[in-house]
Amino acid sequence: MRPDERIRRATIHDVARAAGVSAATVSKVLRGVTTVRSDNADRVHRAVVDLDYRIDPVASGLRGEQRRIIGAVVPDLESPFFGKLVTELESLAEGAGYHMILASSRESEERETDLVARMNDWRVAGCILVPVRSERGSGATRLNDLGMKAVLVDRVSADERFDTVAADNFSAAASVADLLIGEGHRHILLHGATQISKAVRTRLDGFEERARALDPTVTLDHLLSDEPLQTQRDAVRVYLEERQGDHRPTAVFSLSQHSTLLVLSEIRRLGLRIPEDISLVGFDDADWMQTTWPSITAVAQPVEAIAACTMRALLARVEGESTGFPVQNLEPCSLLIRQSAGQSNEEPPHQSQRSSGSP
Amino acid sequence: MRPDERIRRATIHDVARAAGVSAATVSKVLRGVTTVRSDNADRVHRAVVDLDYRIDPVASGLRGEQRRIIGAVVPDLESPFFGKLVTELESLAEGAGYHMILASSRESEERETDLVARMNDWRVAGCILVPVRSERGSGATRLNDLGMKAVLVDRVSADERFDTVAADNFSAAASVADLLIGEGHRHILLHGATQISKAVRTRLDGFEERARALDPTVTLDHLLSDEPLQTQRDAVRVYLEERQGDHRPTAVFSLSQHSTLLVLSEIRRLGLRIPEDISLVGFDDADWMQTTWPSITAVAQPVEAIAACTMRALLARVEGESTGFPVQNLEPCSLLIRQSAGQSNEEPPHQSQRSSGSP
DNA sequence: CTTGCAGGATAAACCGATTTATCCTTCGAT
DNA sequence: ATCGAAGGATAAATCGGTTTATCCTGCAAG
Repeated sequence: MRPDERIRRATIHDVARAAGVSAATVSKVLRGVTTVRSDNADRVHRAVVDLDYRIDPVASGLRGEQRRIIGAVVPDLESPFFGKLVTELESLAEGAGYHMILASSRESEERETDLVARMNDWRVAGCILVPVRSERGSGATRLNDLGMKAVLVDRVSADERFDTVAADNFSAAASVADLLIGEGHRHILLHGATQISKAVRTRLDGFEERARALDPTVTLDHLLSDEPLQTQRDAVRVYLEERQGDHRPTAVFSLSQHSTLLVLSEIRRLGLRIPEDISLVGFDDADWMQTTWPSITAVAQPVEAIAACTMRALLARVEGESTGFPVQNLEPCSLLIRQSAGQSNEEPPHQSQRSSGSP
Repeated sequence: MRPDERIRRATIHDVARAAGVSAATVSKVLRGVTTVRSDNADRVHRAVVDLDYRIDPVASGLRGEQRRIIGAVVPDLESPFFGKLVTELESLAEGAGYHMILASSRESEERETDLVARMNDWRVAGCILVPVRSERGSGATRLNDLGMKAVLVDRVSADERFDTVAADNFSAAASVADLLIGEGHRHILLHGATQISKAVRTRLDGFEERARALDPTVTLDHLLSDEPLQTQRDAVRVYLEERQGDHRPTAVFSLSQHSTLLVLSEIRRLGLRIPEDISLVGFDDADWMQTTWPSITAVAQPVEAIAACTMRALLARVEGESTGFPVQNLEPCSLLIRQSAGQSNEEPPHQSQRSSGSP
């Protein structure tokens, strides 16, 4: 605003002059190298305060091979899951003395690859990638080609190049199968919307394997698609409309949060009662699921654990402690039983929302 | 992985050598300076491709006063609103040839101030700040003290130091008043949870002013608090329980998304019917509001417009085109009328969820 | 035939840190 | 008294670009 606001930032040399030492000494003091006489260190600290000196992270990283930056690429920033994940990651990275650069691939694999290259331009010490599709995508390939240190997260299974971290989708889905089969359901719809990612496939497999193990005669229908929202919506409606009475599944397992929302809205549009006419279990929990009526039984993912594990793995690689084969980390999920399936352990159904008169 | 993977990155000098020109010339070509003979430019371009050369953004920005980076600080990354906002902003920044550095203040004003200082360390060309509280917070002050170029977004009103961009909370809230008063409600609860930010206050004012203008006798109760979630929850319950029959408000206007969820869950816990016993309008729309039953009437914020306006304003300042007084930008919201209040224009209520028998 | 100037190219300085190679003390051991 | 080693400090090189000041080469004007 003011014309004379060309604020002259203090440099390390200004500090050196003020403290009566060399720039090299200042640098040492600031990075905690111990071979400095304590009286010199004190003078430096005083000068830093006097001049309001702050290290320029850009210049600081220029010389070394890698910079104290961690890159993170996620498929989107609009879902609470990734939002929470990156918030945690940012916090952990800072705690370890790293800056974090964040970018959204917006569910585009092309953009993902580009962003990985861009992270390499920044000479990040390491990179966290949540692939759009799976560990076999071009983002991970690029990561490998560029010789970057990285951890693959969430939409992945084991990989021979990088450590991976994910929710234990397989077991969690299996426990959903336990629940539904245990409740007597023998015809179940599995629904997956949006990206048919590795995670979604794993959930599918986990459910199917357990369900068939428990009862080989169970009928499992699939409705998976990458199509636009409206197309998927229509597909669900047609599916449900075509199957009346005994031909209709008695339960739905939706494999993602988007999917849960979509299925729920179609069930309602058709006037089916939950859970009397049809039960619903969703993978991935959200605040609203506990508040909507009936509340939705869902699998909650261990976001904090995933974040913590990811950062631990990455730092171990970056700081060179860990050099062995890549490891696959699976974090256990928890199944939150509510009203839409299973015996709810929350308060009893709200009478008035349900029926204003009496039968 | 491989021992010899010390990937020798090509520098601008390598390119210069390969093209048989000087580094200065390469730099010119790459930044589109026109005083270069076209045959030289061609050779440079070819060398760039051959060597897979990429500009190091860090070294590149070192000399100049400001770097091609835009900083953004938001209160959280877990809410879809900010998620969408930063996604848009990132996209726009890239389009203009800037990198974007993103950070979450996690609703802490102290952290916000710290992050602003950190953005300054990076010598960002400009900074976008969504303050935790308002334009009077310490983040904005720090921004000003450091002489940074910035735009304040969302939880702000007019400011004499920076351009501001926000949803037109005042008018939108007024239109909610139009709706509720028009529907005959004369006793309304205004509920605000989480951060009582500038935005929330403005919504409150907008509603009250219009409501009282339409009917001076209207009764408006307030329940605003920064308290922990459970305390707020109890407050709502006690409030509703204490007021039976005629003493109970016939409508609630919740001033934020969190607030809507909280109020909704308490209304349900008490077994009140929506909208028969009590109407509900929320500020800030979410996917689930259109799917839950009954669907929730809500004010939708113009995220894209806000993002576009923000980036336009910031770039104008950064690129020195705009030097006048700070301007306040207000983007209009839209009111989505659903089942929880007003005459829904969506499909009729679902019979079966409502009542399984007949009266 | 000189002078002047414009168009282009470039060597060298610069940005602000880190790191290296060197140098100076001081102190203990021989 | 001499030498070596250790402890500290620093000048200078370095990182990879951008910018500046200089320089060269023609060509048109005087």
